[in-house]
Amino acid sequence: MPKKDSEFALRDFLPYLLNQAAEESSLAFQKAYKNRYGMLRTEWRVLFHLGTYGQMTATGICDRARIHKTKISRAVQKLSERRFVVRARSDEDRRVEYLKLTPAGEAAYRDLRTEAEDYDARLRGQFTSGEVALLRMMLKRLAGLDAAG
Amino acid sequence: MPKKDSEFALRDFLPYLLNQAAEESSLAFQKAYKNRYGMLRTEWRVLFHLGTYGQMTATGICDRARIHKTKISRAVQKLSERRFVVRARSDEDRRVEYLKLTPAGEAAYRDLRTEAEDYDARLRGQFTSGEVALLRMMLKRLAGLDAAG
DNA sequence: TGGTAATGGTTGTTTTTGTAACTAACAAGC
DNA sequence: GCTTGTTAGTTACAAAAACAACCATTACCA
Repeated sequence: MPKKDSEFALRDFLPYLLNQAAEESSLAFQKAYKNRYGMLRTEWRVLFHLGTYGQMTATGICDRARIHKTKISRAVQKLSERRFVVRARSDEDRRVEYLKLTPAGEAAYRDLRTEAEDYDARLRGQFTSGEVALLRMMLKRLAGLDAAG
Repeated sequence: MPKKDSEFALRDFLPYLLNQAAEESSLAFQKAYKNRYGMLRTEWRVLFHLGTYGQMTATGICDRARIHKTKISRAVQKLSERRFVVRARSDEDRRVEYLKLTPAGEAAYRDLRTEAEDYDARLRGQFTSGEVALLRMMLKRLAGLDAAG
């Protein structure tokens, strides 16, 4: 029986698989920041960037996280309203605004970071550590996060 | 020097990495269906499901692709307006509607499928075939596509 | 056989995102 | 100093997604 011309391994198509896996894991982890803090994905990301890297500017987060600046702007606004983040204008350059976590923001970050670590460990538990290392390497390369980022 | 308490490997966090990789590859492939056919992501997915699996119902696509039914409904509407898809009510159960590609839809599918295959090959080219096989296996498991799906 | 639940699919309303245009501050050249 | 260009960040409007409520039809079952 000849192979049908229209046969195509959609389920092996990498962008498709990557999306399915990303969505599944995002959705599962979303429960943590959504239910506990009513955060959106971008807000969570900004919180984590400030938590792990310390004080940063919006543009800095933009570059590192590859999120558009309007999304960052709105996320910072929300986080600032909730008193998780404080903004401070630079004196040298009055356009730039330094962002950092408040104690409340730090607390939320630590709480969610624990959650993240547990969840990540659960995901990794399905594979050997060699497999995980390879997966990370491949994902970074696919994301274009090899050198810069 | 003691490790800082707030250090956390955000860049190794799997949901984060998966999202970065997925977004990068989706964005790159999006050019194909967006520029050439003005399609949205859901429309592309519906088109590909009908192209690779043949006639299906909306619920069938829902289950397989894990897309919410309202998104499917609107995508089918668009594809139907553009004469890429035809709908046919079932006689046994007048609630269900069979969907299939028109010749124009088939043509678009074949065109985009070629594009997809090329792009996938380009992505895979960065790795050995063993690595790719492992990556697929891991992504499927992470997506929960092991048994069912 | 008539009432309740479940299924397939659509529509309406609210959130969230994407895109572009905008202000404010700085920088460079002339 | 005055134009031109660039950068940091915000705002306004259009597109898309999420969520809930909604028909129509079929299934279940007392």
